[in-house]
Amino acid sequence: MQLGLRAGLAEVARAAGVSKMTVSRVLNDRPDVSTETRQRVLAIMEDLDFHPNRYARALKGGRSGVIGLICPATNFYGPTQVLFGVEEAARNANLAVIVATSSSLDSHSLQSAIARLEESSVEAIIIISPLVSSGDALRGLVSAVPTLAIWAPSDAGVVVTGMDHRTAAATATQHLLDLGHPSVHHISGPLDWTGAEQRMLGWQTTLEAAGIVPPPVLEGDWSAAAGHEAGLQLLRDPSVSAVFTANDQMALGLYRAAFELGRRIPDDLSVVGYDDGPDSPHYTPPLSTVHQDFQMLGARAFHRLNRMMNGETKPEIDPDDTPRLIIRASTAAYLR
Amino acid sequence: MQLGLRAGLAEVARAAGVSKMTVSRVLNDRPDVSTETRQRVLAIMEDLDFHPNRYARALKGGRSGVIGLICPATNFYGPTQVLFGVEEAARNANLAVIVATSSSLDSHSLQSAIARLEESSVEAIIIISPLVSSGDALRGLVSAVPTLAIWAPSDAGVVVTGMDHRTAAATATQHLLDLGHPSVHHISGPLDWTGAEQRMLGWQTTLEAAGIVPPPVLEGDWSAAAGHEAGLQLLRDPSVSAVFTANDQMALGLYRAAFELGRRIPDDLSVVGYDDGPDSPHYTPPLSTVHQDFQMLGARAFHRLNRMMNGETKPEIDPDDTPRLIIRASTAAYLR
DNA sequence: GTCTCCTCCGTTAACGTTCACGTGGCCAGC
DNA sequence: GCTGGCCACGTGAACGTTAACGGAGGAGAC
Repeated sequence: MQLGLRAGLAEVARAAGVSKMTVSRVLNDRPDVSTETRQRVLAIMEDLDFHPNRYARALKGGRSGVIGLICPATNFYGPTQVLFGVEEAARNANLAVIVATSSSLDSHSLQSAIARLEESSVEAIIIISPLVSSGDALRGLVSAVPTLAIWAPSDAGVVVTGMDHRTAAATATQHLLDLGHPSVHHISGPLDWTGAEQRMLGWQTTLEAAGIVPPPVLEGDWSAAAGHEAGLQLLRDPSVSAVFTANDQMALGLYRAAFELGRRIPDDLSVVGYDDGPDSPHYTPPLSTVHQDFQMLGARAFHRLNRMMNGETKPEIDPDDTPRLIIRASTAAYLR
Repeated sequence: MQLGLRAGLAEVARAAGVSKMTVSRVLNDRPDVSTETRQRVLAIMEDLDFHPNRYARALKGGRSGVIGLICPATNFYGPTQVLFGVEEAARNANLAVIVATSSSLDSHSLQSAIARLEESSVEAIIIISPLVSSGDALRGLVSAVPTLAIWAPSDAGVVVTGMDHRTAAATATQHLLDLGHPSVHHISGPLDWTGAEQRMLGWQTTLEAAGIVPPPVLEGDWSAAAGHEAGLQLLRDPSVSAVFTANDQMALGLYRAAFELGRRIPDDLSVVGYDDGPDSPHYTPPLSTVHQDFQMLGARAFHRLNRMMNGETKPEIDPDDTPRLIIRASTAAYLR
């Protein structure tokens, strides 16, 4: 393997006895090269371990081979898994990924992240943007390249990809109703998050469809601490028998509240979480939860972006994936 | 904000009535420009919102303004937090970060990740490489640019940065001994991980220093499942009263085993974890654990890399940071 | 024969930046 | 007054790639 000094178009051209232009044509799969010449050039490229220089290409105004990913710097499980999914898919398409984290998701920092990425001549941008409020920021966004937002509100003006949390939340709620529980309480995520809002709506409509008046929602911040606090408040009411939490960590906090108040899970209290994070099978008891495949979401987002980059202005909307319910030991039939 | 077509060196030069070369000199802080000219050029650059083109620079063989980060695609909490720390520090230094994930960390995939990054003309590479075995791969590594490995074994031949897990583990173990426990058991991470090895050694030497023969180590894989399994095995022995686990998730699994076997924490069993992940304060009971600041580690790694990039061949070794013990409710005095 | 068209390929000039060198102008020293 | 040196700046070429254009050669139609 060569150190630093790699072969360029010129070396290949010399070795093949053709001009640089012909090599370039072979490289870009242009039609007007004879099969024979093409084969010869390809063989030499292989031989010299030739790889086109991204920067020369970008400079010339062509494709830079780099895409940008804007990712909120949280310690949540989801966004980073999406990142890995995007990276892997991009790698398979021979594209590099520049990551720009942004601590907040307001219009200003979003726009500055985009500006940073455009300075790096990215060909396209994926924004992981789970907040409802960032919809405004996204709508006003000025970007010279195709842009796609994951989890953004669907009216955000950029192409959006996400998951059908609403249906999944409905399934989870229905599961608890099917076990005989007279009602299901909900500890939501911050309702400023699109995912939280959708889950809440799925829960709400399911209860209403069953003729049950939805009890007040307790809004958490995704943290186990919030789940704990909400749990302490909720479980003071002895009639509460089933809780659907908008993520696993809040379910974990709820577990703790239940323990402190002497409520056994699932005997006295059924719990369904959301995410199916790596720990949830090992909670005490193992948590029934809704499985999300974040990496696949990232991969799907990339493929959609890729279609946009290749000029499909109106990519067919692929239907959002529906996360599926996984039933473990934290839910049981209502026995009172 | 302009779309796409940004001002180049030439526009600035024209507006300032100087040559491109002079602008370039201003840009790179070269000495041979008069103060007056420099001011004028700087003002115009500001005016035109000029930003140098990374790719033209890279093409010319200068600095590309991009560094690479190789990150194992795990769902562990640490590596991604390190990523965020690196990105933030790099952003402040006006550098972009290309991420290359690699599912395995053997010599081949590591070398191919490096090759990918070098194709993108990165100026330097940070490898998040927590495996002892990747030491061999790192030693044999061929890289044209400065390379730094985080968590790699210290003899890995590349500059390494890490944390003093050994001391931290010793502190954690000593804490349990100070509470009167006759011995401390250890559920380690995979001993192929440098961090796991160091924690194990810290635990071991502390016990030995106290005149206690270290009991056999139970080796886990960081998962809550492994902690659960190890816990079931360990807690069959009624004399086990204190366990130090190499991360929080295995402690969570141990909690579950304790629950299933009717051992109360901390009354019958004291537990200390490691990492202080976001959930550990909300376990039942809250987990005593060792806090690691992964983002700071990432930032520190970047600064060290930055010094290497600026030609300091022998950066002064900054001492590894020592993670600190946080005492919560999962540890209590020995009462038998 | 020659006119046209097509296929395959080369030449030239850019993209934005920096490097190596060159060139005036000014001042000091003899 | 001449040399030498330093300062401030300009000139030309190059990095690796591609777009636009042009040209050689052959095939086919009349």
